[in-house]
Amino acid sequence: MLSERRLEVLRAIVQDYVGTEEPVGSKALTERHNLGVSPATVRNDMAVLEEEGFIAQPHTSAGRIPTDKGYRLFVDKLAGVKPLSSPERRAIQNFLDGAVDLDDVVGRTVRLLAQLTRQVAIVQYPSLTRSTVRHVELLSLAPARLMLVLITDTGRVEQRMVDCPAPFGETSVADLRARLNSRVVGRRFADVPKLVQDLPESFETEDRGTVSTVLATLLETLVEETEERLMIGGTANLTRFGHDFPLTIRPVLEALEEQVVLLKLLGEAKDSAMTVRIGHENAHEGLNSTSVVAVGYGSGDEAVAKLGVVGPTRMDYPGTMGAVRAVARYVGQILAES
Amino acid sequence: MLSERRLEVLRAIVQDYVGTEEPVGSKALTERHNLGVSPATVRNDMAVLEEEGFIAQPHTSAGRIPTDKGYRLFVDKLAGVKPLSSPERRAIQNFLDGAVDLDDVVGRTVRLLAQLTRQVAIVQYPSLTRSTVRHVELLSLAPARLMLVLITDTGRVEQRMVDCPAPFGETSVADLRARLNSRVVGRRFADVPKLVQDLPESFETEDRGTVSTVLATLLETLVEETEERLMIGGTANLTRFGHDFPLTIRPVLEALEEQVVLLKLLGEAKDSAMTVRIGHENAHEGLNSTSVVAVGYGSGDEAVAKLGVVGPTRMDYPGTMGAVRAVARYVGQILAES
DNA sequence: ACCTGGCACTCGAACATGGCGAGTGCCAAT
DNA sequence: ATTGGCACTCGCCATGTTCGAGTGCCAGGT
Repeated sequence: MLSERRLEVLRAIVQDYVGTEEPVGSKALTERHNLGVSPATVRNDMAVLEEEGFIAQPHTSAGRIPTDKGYRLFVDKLAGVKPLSSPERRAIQNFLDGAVDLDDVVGRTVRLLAQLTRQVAIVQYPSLTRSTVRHVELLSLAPARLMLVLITDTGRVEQRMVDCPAPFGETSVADLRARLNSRVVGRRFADVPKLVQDLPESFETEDRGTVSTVLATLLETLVEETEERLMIGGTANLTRFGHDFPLTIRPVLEALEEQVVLLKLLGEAKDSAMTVRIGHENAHEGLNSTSVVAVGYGSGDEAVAKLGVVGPTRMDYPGTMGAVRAVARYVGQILAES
Repeated sequence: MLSERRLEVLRAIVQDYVGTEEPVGSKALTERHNLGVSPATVRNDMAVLEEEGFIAQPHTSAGRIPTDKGYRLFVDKLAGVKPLSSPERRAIQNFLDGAVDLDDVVGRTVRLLAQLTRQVAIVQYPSLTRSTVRHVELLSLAPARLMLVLITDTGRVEQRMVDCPAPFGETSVADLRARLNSRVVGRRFADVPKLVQDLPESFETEDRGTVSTVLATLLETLVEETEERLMIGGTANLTRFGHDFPLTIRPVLEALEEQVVLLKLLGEAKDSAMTVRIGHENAHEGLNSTSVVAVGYGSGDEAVAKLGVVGPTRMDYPGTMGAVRAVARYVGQILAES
């Protein structure tokens, strides 16, 4: 096992490298951190750390830089989550409080995260699966044509056209609307299917076809809308990545345009716990030189969606994690209020 | 005035430079295009063109590159719009035909444009100002709390909460809903205000306050939603910009994140005609080394929104303009069908 | 009046050279 | 186990040199 001091050396290397973006040597290390030992000792420790795969040299006789494995150890064992300063917290709250609707909340959140972390921010729209129904509306546009509108507790609105197999009178529409609402308002999307299952039976035979069609559309909406949307921002921060630009930045921009990739990226994170994926731990190879910090957020105690940032593996993990966690909390509060 | 041949030389310079991305000299020019004159003559012509400000040398004794003014002349006088090949046209149609809803149409369009032009694509959502109302719905959520839902002919749905000054019965809700719809369905948003102006008067005194509030919210929605949304894509294509990366790409990425800037950019274009803004012609200085090609598109004969691309001033103007125009047409068709 | 070939000149790109300094690994001493 | 010393490695940078594309100008030809 690695001695206490060796870990301390690794921590120092990570911190210095994150700060300077340059390989760090033994001498510079002893000067900047008072480790209480000489450069030579540090050199020996470095040799061991390198042998174990935690650090590497970009080329012979240069300083060392942490490997993915090194960052992993740093994040798991050596670093905490740095809480934000209270002015920062206040700024977050003020900024998010100004939001007028869901789109605005998500938009502000993404800008906020990008600004705080100076990295690329990704915010997933609150998922419908765990949301609850605020209202279901049914409108008759034509004798055999209805519009179904679904409103969630997170303020999202979905609408679908329904072509009925048979004309469906206004009173029937009102009837169905009332019964639907009485059953599903306040319930979770996941529970809706079994709540409306027996609804067609309570209608006249001639209307059952239409009722079934409406229900089918409703359920379909639930499923389809589980394919989630997201918003990204702060891509300009990618320009701070490195000096070997085009090669690094291109695949990242490409990956960011593939919403599917990003959703998978966020999805991999376990539930609401904060997840850090470092370098090659990311499945998508365009993101092999980036790290992803993600966490769930939600209006209640449970997470309804995820948010996070994508940045270079050489990032300030404690600070980033702090910002991500803080933003997630405040967004949760905002959603709970509305 | 510039002689025919000098214009021909300019055209050749633009074409070569766009192709090779390298300053083009007199010798190379005569080799690649059969201008029928010697390099020396071309040199003289170049000297004139430079004096007039159409071309410039990056440094002494290097080839010439077109200036913004040179591109402007090229676009105005020397280049046409290159029609797409028929396989390309078919591909566009097939790709767009698969769209399921408005978001999908816009999403597909942006990807398509980015792919065709290999540049950054921007597509504005169909504007509400010129849209017509498909349906207005009013729901009673609580005795003094209504929800207003607005559905446009382009498939967009907007919803607002309305807190009433006084309780408002179900029958009144139904009444207002019916009257509202009979007046505004099928009408343009711009015409709505005067169509509903006198509506409160026809209600009982006790309900007038609520009716006015509802109408105010409706009008407010119209105004607010005139602040339009847009979608961008193909940012990865920015990496093909130049070799002097970070400096060029950064301000562009920043500008692209400012939706306001982009909307203004598109908005400047006159109506549905195709507009090309080259380099410094763009007001925003982050975009001083880019050109913007934009055109209006719409479901009918009138433009409801704009779409376009942002790329380096050194771009294939005829090809880009062709792609932009073609995509706009097909999107218009798709919207008209739905 | 215009075009052309020739010529001297300029200047950036590419490559080579060499000194500098940071950093390393190893070793003998404590 | 830690330390100071020392020889060595290697990338970086500044300098120097060559090479070639491109230019401007001029004198001669049509």
